[in-house]
Amino acid sequence: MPITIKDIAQITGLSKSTISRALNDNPRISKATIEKVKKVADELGFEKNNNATSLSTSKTGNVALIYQNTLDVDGSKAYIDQLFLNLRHELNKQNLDTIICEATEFSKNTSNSIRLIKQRKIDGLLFFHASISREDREYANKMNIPAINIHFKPENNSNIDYFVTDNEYGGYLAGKHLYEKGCRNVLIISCAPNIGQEYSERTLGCIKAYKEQGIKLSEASFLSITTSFFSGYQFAIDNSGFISKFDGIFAQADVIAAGIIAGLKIKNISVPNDIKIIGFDDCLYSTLFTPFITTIHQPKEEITKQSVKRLTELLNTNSTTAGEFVHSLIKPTLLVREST
Amino acid sequence: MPITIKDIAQITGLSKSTISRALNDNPRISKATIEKVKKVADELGFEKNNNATSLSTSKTGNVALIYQNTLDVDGSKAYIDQLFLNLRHELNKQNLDTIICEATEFSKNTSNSIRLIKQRKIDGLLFFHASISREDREYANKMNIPAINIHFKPENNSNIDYFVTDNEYGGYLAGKHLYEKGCRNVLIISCAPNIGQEYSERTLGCIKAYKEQGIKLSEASFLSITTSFFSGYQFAIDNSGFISKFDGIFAQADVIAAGIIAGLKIKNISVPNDIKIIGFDDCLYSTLFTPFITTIHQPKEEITKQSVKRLTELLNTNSTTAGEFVHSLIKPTLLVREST
DNA sequence: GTGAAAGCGCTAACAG
DNA sequence: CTGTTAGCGCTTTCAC
Repeated sequence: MPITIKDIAQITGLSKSTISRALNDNPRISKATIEKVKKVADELGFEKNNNATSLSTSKTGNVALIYQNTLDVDGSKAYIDQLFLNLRHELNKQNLDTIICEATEFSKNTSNSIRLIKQRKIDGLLFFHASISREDREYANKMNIPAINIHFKPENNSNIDYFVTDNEYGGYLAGKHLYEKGCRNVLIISCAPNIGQEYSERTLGCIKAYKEQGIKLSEASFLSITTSFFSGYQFAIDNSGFISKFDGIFAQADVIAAGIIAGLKIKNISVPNDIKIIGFDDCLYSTLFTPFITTIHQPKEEITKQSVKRLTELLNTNSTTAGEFVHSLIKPTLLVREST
Repeated sequence: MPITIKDIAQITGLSKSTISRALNDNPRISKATIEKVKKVADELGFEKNNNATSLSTSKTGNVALIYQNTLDVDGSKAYIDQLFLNLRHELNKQNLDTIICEATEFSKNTSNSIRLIKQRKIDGLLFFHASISREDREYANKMNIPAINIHFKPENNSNIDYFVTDNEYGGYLAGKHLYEKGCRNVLIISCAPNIGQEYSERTLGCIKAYKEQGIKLSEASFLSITTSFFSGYQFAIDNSGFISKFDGIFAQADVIAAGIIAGLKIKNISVPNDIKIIGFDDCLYSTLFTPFITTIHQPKEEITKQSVKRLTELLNTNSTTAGEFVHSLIKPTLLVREST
C-alpha cells in the first residue's frame, strides 16, 4: 500500500539504486535524473520508510530528550516547558524528531536512554537532568552516541558536554544591580534543594559583586527556603520584622520573589520603596502583578540554540564527544522591571 | 558491535528464528528453550534492533503526540504540561515511546503527522489540538493508524475518537455550587478565544444549573476576557463597581480567577465574604495564595488513562477506529476550597 | 551515469 | 518443537 522506491523505479524506468541515489542527491547522478525522480516522488507523496533507511545507515533522525522522573512542572520549573518547546522547535528545524522520555523505567528501574540506544531508536541524547548516572554517559560514549546536558551541570563535570546558565555570573549581576540601586544591606534567599550547586553559585556571585565594592555580606543574611510561591509568601508574613532590617533582597527564583512581594504587601511593606527585590529566571511569575519583578533572565534561547548546534554538528560529522567535551557556561542577562 | 540475535544463536547453538520466537514468547517454543534464550539475552544486555523489527512487522512501538505550534505554555494552559507528563508516563507503562511534535512543519507548512506516518515512525497518534486538519485525520484513517483527540473536541466531531472534559457538566457543577452557597446574581466570565466551544459549553452548564432553580441568568452578565492573570487583575480593578453588583463569579479559568481575586483585593472587595468566586482547571494558579480557589478539577488523570487504554487496545488488536468512533465526555469534579 | 546484488537484523511462512 | 528460507525497503559496494 505505501509507496516505495521500487514503485518510483518502475514508473521512471530506472533502477532502485538510482532512485535511492537521486533522492540522496548523490553527485554521481545527473541533474536531469535527480530532478525527474524527485518530481515523481513528490507527485506520489513519497516518503522513505525510515526503518529501512535506519537499518542500513544506522541513522534514525531521532534524538531523545531525557528528563527527571520527578520533574516538577508547576512551581520552581515554570520556565522548563518553554525551554522544551524551544528545543523541539530547533530540533525540528534540523529535521530531527524528538523522543521524550523519563530517565528511568519505573517498574524495572532500568535506564531508558540505554534502552533507546540499544534499540537503535535514536542518534543522540539531550539530558535535561541534574544527576545522570555514570552508566548512561559511559554507554552513550562507548556507543558513539553524542550526548549533551542542558541547563543542569552534571554532578561529575568530566565526561559529557554541557550548556548551562552561568549562575555565578547571574548572581553577580543581581548583586551589582542591587548595589547600584543603593542597597547596602542585602538578604540572599536561596532555594532548596540545591541540586547541582546552582543556588550556591548564585550566592557566590552576589557576594563577589559586593566584595568588589568593599562590602562584606554577613553569613547571617543567607538563607534558603522551599521553591514555591506559597513558601515565599508565608516566609514574608512570618518574618516581616526580620526582613525590614534589610534594604534589598536577592530571591534566587522568581516564584519565591513573587510570593515574598505578595506577603510583604499584606504586611504593608512596599516594594520597591521600602525594600528592593530582584528575582531569577524570568518566568511567568515575574509579571503576574505589579510591581513586575526585576530579574535575571535565564538564557534559554542561547542554551537551546547552542546545544542543538553542537548536537547536529556531532551527528553530521559522526564524531564523538569523547576526549574534547564542551563545557559551556552561558551568561544570563539583567532584566530591569519595577521591583528594584 | 551491538549484539544481535545471530550472536545469541551462535552461543546457544540454536537458529536465529528460534531465538526470535523465544524472545517473543511464541507458544511453539519449549519453556526450557525460552528461558535459556532469555537468560543469555539478559546476560548480554541484548535489546532488539527496533528498525529491523519495525521493518518486518510494521510496528514501531512509538506514538506521536501532536500539539499546536502556537501552544502557550504559560498562562491559560498551565495544566497542559501535567497532562503531557501523565500521558507519557502512561504510554511508557505500555512500552510505548513518545515522539512529540508540532502539528505542522513551519518552513514547508506541511503536516508532521502525515510525514511521521509515511516514514513509518509511529503506530498511533495522539492529537492535543483543537483544529486538526481533515487531511491528517483522513490520512491516519486510510493508513489504519489509530488516532485520538485528547482534551480538545475536534471542530468536526465525526471521524476521530476523542476524550474530552465534559465542559457543560463542569459549568453545571460550578453553577450549582454557587447557588448552594447562596449566590443569586452571578457573573460569568468566559475566556477568549473560544476555540472548540469549550467556554460556551461551560456557560451553558451554569445557566442550566440556575434554570433548574427557576433563576434565569441575564445575558448582560456573560462576558469574556483574555486568558491571563493580568487581564483578570486589570478587569477587576477597572470594573470593581460593576462587579460588586454581583454576589458570585464563575471565572472559566483559574488563571483569570486568581487575577480577579488579586484585583479585588486592591479594591478592598473581600473574597469570599463580599463575593464568591469559582474557577476552572485546578492548576497551579488556584493555590497561589489565600483564599485558595474553589474550582472545577479537569479530569486529566481519567482523560489520559482512558485515551491511552483506547489507543493500546486499537494498537494491540490492529483494528481501525473507522466506523465506530469513541466520543467520550469525561466528567470533571468540584473541588471546594476557600473562595466560595 | 546507471544497474545488479548483497546486506542491515529482524519476522514469518513453510517444512519437517 | 526447531530449522531453512525469503523478505521487509532501503543503501552500498562492485561492475560496466
